[in-house]
Parts: sequence; C-alpha cells; structure tokens
Amino acid sequence: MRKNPERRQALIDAAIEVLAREGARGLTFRAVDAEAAVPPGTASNYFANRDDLFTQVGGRIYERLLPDEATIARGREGVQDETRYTELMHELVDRVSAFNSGYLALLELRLESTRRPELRAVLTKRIREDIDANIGYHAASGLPGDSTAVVLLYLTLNWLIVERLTLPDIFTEQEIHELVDAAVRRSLNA
Amino acid sequence: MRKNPERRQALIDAAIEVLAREGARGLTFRAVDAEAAVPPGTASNYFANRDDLFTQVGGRIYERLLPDEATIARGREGVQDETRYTELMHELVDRVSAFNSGYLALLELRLESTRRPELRAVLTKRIREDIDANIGYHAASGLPGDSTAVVLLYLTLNWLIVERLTLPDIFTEQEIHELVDAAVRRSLNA
DNA sequence: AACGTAGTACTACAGACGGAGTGGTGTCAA
DNA sequence: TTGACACCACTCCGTCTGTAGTACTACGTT
Repeated sequence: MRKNPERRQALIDAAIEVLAREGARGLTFRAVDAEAAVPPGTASNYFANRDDLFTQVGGRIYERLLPDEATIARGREGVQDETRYTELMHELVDRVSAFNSGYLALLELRLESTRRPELRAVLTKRIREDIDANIGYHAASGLPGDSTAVVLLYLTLNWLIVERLTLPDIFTEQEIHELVDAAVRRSLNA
Repeated sequence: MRKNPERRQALIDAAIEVLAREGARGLTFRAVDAEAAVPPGTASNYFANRDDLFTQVGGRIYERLLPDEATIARGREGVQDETRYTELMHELVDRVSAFNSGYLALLELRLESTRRPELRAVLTKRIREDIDANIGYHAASGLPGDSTAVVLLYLTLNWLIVERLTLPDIFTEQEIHELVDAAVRRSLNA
C-alpha cells in the first residue's frame, strides 16, 4: 500500500470520473490507471482491492461536492433574508449540477452501496453529517422553517438535480429555475 | 427476433431483477437467461443486442412501478379530502419501495441512459407522461395546489424513496412517515 | 565521494472469467 | 414439408485481479 498522498488523491479523482462515465462495474484498477494517466498497475498499489477503492472514493466524493470553506463562510454571513437564501440555493443546485461527474458518481456509489456494506457505512456517515450541518446552518440563520422544512428542501433539490442530469429533456432550464424558487419559498413559508 | 410474448415478458422481468441486483454492467444475456431459468442463448434470440435489451426494459419498467388499473380507478374516485390524499401518497411510497428491485432498476436505467440515447428517449417519454398524468389527476380531484405543487411533491417523494432504498439508516421508518405527511401537507397548503 | 537501503514507480505476466455472437439440432404445428 | 421456435455447444475475444519482480530515486551512512 503506497503512501504518496497527491498521487492517491489524483487516483481517487480519476476514479470519480470513471464512475460517472462507465458506471460502477466499469470502475476497475485498469480504468483508473488510464484515466489518471499513470502506468497500469499503479492503482493496484494504492488500493488493496476493489472494495477498498469504492470505500476510499466514497470517503472523498462528498468533499468534492461540498463548497469550499470560503464559500461556506461567505454563505453563513450573508444569509439574512429570503432573497439571499434563494440565491444560495440556486448556487448550490448549479454548482452540484456543474460538477456533473461528481454527482453521477455519487449516485453510482449509492447503488453500489446496496451491495457493499463498508461503502454503505461510509456514505451513511457522510450524508448524515451533511444533513445535520444543513439543519444547523439554517437554524443559526434565524430564517423561518424547522428541521423538517430543511430536510424536505434537501429531498426536493436532490431529485431535481437527478432529473436535470439523467433526463435533461424532462424539465427545461427555465422550469428548473422556477422549481427551485418555488421549493425555497415553500420551505420558508411553512 | 422471436415472438412469444409471455416468454419475452418473463425475460424482461428477469432483466429487471438482474439490473437491481448486479447493476447496469451486470445486465447481460447470460445473466437474464439464468435469472429467468431458461436455457442459455434464449435472451439472445429475443433481443437484437444489449442496447435493445435496455430499451425494452426501459419501456416496461414503468408499467410495473405504476399501480394497476383498478387501484388507479379506486384512487381517482376516492380523492376528495386531504386525509384520503395523504393515505394515497403513503400507499404510493410504500408500494414503490416494496417493489424494491423495480425502483433500483429504474435508477440504474437512468444512469445508463446518460450513455444510451435510445434508452434516454424511451425513459423521457414515459416519465413525462407519468408526471403529466399526475398533474391531471390532481387537477381533476379539485384539491388545492397547482401543477408546481404536484411536481414538487413528485420530486420530494422520489428522493425520499432513494434514501430509503439506498441508505436505509439515514432516516428511520418513523421519520419517513412524518416526512411524507409533511410533504403532502405542504403541497396542499401552498 | 562511494555505497547501501528503503520506498516507490513501473512492467510483465499468469490465471481466470465472462460476454457476444453463431451455427446447428430437435420438435411441433400448420 | 416447411417454418418458427426452443435449446445447446462452442469459439473468439477482451478484460480483470493479483502478484512477482525490476528499475529508479532519495537519502543517510561511512
């Protein structure tokens, strides 16, 4: 098991791209090597087996989907009114949709987690933490809406992103924009 | 291309189970033959190639997820008040969650459709029809809530099912029940 | 400055698996 | 007799995992 952290991270990021493009079964050592443009056999040195590969990707994927620290800080300061909150949600949906492969990879991991207990444990922990963090931020902002409202908004926006990424012809960009607006409004006026 | 419709249907239903269990890359002629307990080579006679197999499954999966005609008729008659509507939504979520493999298979198909234009076209058509039908039913029921409210409810319940099926430890059954209640209430009181 | 050692990058390969596709045989009914 | 179909056997091919082993590099020791 090799140690070089940059290389490991590069391999995991490559694995995310492979996951999104080829699906869970397509995530193989060879494919990761090729995507990361390293000699064949390298991934095999960094991950004990495919299970380990999935688990490590599951541990990292969420960090890549979340906004960076600066954005979070900026967001936390600025959320005082509904307009700003709505803007932030649009930003969220756009950012996640823009990191196309990241979100698709997460979906692949979710499906794969029905077959891999270790992966399921990692994902459950990460996502639980994210939901709790969102509830916390919202509570701190002082805006109306209890934790149920936050969770419902989380659910709605997630599937909206799924629709946008997997079947983009179901809703137009215009409709998606309006749906985000409506969802946020509903969440705050409950 | 063989014609026997019962056999074809049995093969497609077997394919749904394989999809849910093994993922999209695991959906092969061999696997379908084995799942349907027919001699190897049979699926290969019924589907021109893997693309065709995916497309035909995509055409059928939605029929299996939707309630049968009788239930729809019963539902359409009975939806006069919020209580009954809420009951129906619980039924919906439970029925879809119960046909576990069907829903997981649909998710696999969605992800696969990013790679297969024909499949994407079939799924887009089916799902568009379903959403429109839901909007129509709701409008006919006379209950409050416009089409946006129906779509938002659709989005929310979909991801709730995803959470329940892929990472069952995120929300307890109790929480899921309450979230369905809250989502329906919010949808009708907008 | 020469040498040794550890850690890592890279290569090569064995062994195995599984899939697509094809051709052929038997059977039954019109 | 002819045609549609179920069933079966077999081949070719690509790719995967896991491992063994070599090459390179950096660094510490003498």
